[in-house]
Amino acid sequence: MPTETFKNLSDEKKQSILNAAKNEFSKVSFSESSINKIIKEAGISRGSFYMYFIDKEDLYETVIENQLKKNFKFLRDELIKSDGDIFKTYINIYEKLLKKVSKNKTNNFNKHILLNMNFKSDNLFIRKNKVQYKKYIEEFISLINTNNYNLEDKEELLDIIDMLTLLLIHSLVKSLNNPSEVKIRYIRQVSIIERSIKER
Amino acid sequence: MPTETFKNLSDEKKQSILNAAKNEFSKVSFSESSINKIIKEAGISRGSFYMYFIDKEDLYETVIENQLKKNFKFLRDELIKSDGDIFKTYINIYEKLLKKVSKNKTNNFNKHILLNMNFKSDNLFIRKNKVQYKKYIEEFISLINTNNYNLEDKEELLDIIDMLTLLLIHSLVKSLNNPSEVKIRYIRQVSIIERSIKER
DNA sequence: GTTGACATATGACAACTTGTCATATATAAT
DNA sequence: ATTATATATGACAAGTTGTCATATGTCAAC
Repeated sequence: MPTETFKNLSDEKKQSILNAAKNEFSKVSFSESSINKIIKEAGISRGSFYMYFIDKEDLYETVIENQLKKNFKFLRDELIKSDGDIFKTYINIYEKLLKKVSKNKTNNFNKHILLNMNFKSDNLFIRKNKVQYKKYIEEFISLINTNNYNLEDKEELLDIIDMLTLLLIHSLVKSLNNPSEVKIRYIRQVSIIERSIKER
Repeated sequence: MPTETFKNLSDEKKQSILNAAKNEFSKVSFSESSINKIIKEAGISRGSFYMYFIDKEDLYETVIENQLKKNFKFLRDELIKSDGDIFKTYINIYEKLLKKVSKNKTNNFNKHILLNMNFKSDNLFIRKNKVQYKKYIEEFISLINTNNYNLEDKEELLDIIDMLTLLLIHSLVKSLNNPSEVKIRYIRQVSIIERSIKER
């Protein structure tokens, strides 16, 4: 988490630093990224950097969190478009994200966060923003149309969202090597989950 | 992939290098690990290292692959013990691996590979050892008792194994922060999958 | 408006890191 | 014995990170 000093910075300066970071993380993997490059682009000194962040990982997490917030909104909007059909939503999201990620730009931020994403960082946002995450998930759940499903309780819905999200990320990463085969498998896996709460 | 030069090395020397690497990767994360420390412990020169491996990642992948092979065998043995019950197997495996991983040793290799594991490396072994992987999976599938299930085809079984494995890793990592809650969720998620092929 | 107290900024620095390459040595082949 | 090829070496350049003494702001109180 960034320091108070960073939070007290002018919005302009904060953005300048986060933009420089985002730009660097879009070009190379986390381990290849360089604080030097970022502070040079942001126009701050080395000492200042360590005034704001504990280390490179701290900055990376901050940048990622911003993106995850956007993704939450994207997911919610898709759910609304699909009239609350959670399974249709996850299929659509996959297609749309795959297009974004597959673009062969040098600056593919989405692709890099996907490839850098590990099972630890996957839960980062949830762990660090528990209150905010609960708000998001509550809203998301309320938008799901559960009429056609036999759900035991709310927890079961949470389990399913958890699984679908995991499958989504997993399949997107695999798709970068193996586009066609993965898609078929993903769709089938989503339907396996759907079936378990539909036919009862 | 290691070079031919590495493969031609005496088993003793190969093991000495791999052991040194495993030791380093057990203590610190991948990005914190140091080739210097490894070559010092293994007693080889810097130049030799680059004779054997492209870079640190290449070595890391080699070490991981060895571990994954062991995990395959562990999984198969558990399946046999559970009389071919795939869902019971994955629950048991979770409990056993969690114990291993939770041990607060400084040298917890399993814990570190789990935390370093990302969605990319997750598929590493499969991508690089396709032939061998297929052999493993064929044997594994043949040991599963499918009597009580309505399976459309073999592909569906592969989908389910894929999902169970993903859930297992995901839950293990989460368990390192949040042991009790995650276990309940994992068990429920496994049973959601089971239900979809049981009740038809 | 001067003083003092505190927050913030700076870049030189030590102590690392990696990958390369000219050189040395070992091994095999003629 | 000579040549050719494979393997080993460590010094090196060019980079990395985190720290710290020092400098520069900021702002309240006298």
